[in-house]
Amino acid sequence: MSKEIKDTRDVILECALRLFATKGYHLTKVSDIVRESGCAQATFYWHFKSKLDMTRELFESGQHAMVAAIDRGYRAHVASTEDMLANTRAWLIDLLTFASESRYFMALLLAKGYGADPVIDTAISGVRAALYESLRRNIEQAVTLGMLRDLDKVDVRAAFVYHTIEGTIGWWLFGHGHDLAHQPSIEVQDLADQLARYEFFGLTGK
Amino acid sequence: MSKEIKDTRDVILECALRLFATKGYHLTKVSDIVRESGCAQATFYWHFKSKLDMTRELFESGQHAMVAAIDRGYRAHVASTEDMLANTRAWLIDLLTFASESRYFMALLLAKGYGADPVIDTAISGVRAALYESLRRNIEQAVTLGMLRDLDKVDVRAAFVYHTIEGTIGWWLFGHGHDLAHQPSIEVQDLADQLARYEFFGLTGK
Amino acid sequence: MSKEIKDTRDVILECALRLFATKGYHLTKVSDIVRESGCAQATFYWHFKSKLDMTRELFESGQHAMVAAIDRGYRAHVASTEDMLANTRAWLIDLLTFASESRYFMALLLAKGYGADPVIDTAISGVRAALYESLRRNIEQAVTLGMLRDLDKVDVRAAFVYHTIEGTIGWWLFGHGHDLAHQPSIEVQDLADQLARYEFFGLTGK
Amino acid sequence: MSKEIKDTRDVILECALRLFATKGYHLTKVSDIVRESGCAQATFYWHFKSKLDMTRELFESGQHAMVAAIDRGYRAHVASTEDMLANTRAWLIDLLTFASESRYFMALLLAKGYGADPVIDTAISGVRAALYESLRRNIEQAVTLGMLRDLDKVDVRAAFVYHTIEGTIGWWLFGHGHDLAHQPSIEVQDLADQLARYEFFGLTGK
DNA sequence: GATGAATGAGGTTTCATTCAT
DNA sequence: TATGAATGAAACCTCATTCAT
Repeated sequence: MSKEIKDTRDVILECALRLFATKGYHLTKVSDIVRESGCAQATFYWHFKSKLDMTRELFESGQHAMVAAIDRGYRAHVASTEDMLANTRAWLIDLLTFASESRYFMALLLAKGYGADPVIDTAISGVRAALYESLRRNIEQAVTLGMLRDLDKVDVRAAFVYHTIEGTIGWWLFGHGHDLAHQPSIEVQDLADQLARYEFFGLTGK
Repeated sequence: MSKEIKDTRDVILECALRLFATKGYHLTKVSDIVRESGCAQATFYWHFKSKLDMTRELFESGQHAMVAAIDRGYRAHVASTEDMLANTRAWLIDLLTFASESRYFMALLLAKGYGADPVIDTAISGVRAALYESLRRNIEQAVTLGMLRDLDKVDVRAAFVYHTIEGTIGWWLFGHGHDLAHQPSIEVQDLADQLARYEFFGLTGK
Repeated sequence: MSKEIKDTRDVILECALRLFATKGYHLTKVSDIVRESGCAQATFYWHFKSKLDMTRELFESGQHAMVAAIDRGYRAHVASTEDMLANTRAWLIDLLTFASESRYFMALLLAKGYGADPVIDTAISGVRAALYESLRRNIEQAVTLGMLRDLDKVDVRAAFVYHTIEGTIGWWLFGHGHDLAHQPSIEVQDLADQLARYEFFGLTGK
Repeated sequence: MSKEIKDTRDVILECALRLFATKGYHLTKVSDIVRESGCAQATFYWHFKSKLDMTRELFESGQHAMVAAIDRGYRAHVASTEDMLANTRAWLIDLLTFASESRYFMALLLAKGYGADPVIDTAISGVRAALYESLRRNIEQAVTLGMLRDLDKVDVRAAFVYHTIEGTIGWWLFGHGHDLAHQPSIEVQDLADQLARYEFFGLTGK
């Protein structure tokens, strides 16, 4: 029942996220946000210290959710290449599911967020770093277990994988052109499957 | 010696590109640009209709150069997997070379440009589409020649490859965090080599 | 006592009208208006969309008042030349009274307004057209009643009368030279009387 | 033969007059004038000290021509009411002919000029005063000759006549609404005839 | 005579933010 | 909690004018 009545603060955050994702930080004015929220401009400043501060808060909650999704999918046990593939696939399903359920946040993270402000840029880099680290550890472990060669190239390889995944998520959700109205045309399972295969075997892979 | 004297127009474009790449479109004021350029604000408006118009011009010339680099590296003859790998490697070398010589433009293209203005967003999407198309045609041809399976998955695969390359270039040039001051630590040839291998054989590849 | 406190919006409109009447639209800067109004420049833009928009509003309210004055004085019954003269005289008294009580608006309407902007020009033409039409109908009626000859020359005659009246009002209020400081030296009744006589009998008239 | 080659100076004056008459002083930028004239902006300032100065010059030459037209039509001998009417008619024919041959100047004088600048306003008032004076002297003479009554009302009567004529010329040339594209629909002789009759006998006149 | 380029001063408008209630 | 009204700072842009050739 408390769910029914949204307090102004949440409405503002919601509208701001949507507008940022649609038009970007700088093209979204505080006046736009309050117009959408149906409250007065002064009310915005009663709830938040500043536009930047509210944006920071927006990112923080998104970041928590995303890091949770990344960690949730992570499974430690690996004994064979098949295991690796299955693990990665499961992990990707969690990540893709989260992404498709957080379109606005992903839009910010993947495209519209950068250039808003040094503070925001740092926040975005933080989220991305978390994703990258997760992948790097995974690969490192596989190398340690003797399932992948070349210990010294782990960073580069992790970068490859990371950008394949990140970029593909953006494309999957928004198409080329970062169009918020775009609708994904591939199922989560299918995409996770193909991505995992590409990660391990490339274009020529089985 | 005539090379020494740069005309104001070019100086403005240069400064603007650098500032945009550093701070982003919205945080770069016309007053910043002219201060750097050493001319009066009115002079800016003698040379360009508006800030947006100048930015459009900036993108157009960058786009021309980049598309030229993409096309230059493209080689048609393919007879074996080895050929494919060699071709891709050569193509990547051209692309990476261009990218490292056009750091500011790449920064705009890969991160700082989005959200500037719908007009600019469209321009960026255009450049990216050119890169994607080039890759897609390449893969399509390989499939036609029987060197890759799965004609129906070409789009998805092209997206994988495209984002691997684009994202990796950004990481190579600017590190995680899109830091303009970052210096690439891998040689062009080496990176091209590894990228090509990853593209065709994935993490497990030879 | 509540009359004492004028809200900012009205103060701005009042100052703007006065300044426009004094210096004209283009030589009156928004900064002049707010200086006189005693508020900040941004306050102006909180109350009005733009300088032009505010001017439009100014004209609209003036127009309403003036049209009301024109209609108020209009009386239908006419049975003799004496009636016509009396009617016209009464109508002129209302009009002249309004004009002398709306000096600033009249200044704009008769001289300072034109050339401000196509939009404003159209508004002015509208007010003038209302005055002209009122006169034309009057004359037309008189012709119909057989009190004036020449049905086909009504437009020209109405134009004569219209410009006699309009021009004379300007001269009466501001002298030759459109001087805002000028003070009318003829009583309303007297002027109305002479004007009406001139209208019907010309210079030679009794 | 010298007529064929217009020197830049005259071209500028011509274009300026046309533009002023069309858009008004303030909405006509120096850049507009030189664009129409086909010369560079600096050329304008080689020929004229300033925009205002050029405008002053424009008015001066127009003023000379107009005053000449006013004086030309003036005839002294008056012996009867018929003479007065004939004289006035002849004078009006000269004036209307001049006006129709100087549309742009008339547009400035009658509507678009006011509010340009105090200096210009004064110039316009000067031209108008010349016209008014001419009329006043005429009436005064008629009164002296016993052809019109009421010596003490000469000023008011002159004002009536003056505004009838001035306003009607504007209406004849440009219609209501000061439209430069408007075409007069009455012949000079016809209008002069009706105007003179109205002046002396009013609406009821023969 | 003429001009491409440049500019100082200032214009309108925007916008994040605060004040008073 | 909430808001109508107000505002300082600064943004983009304009325009009459001048400089150097």
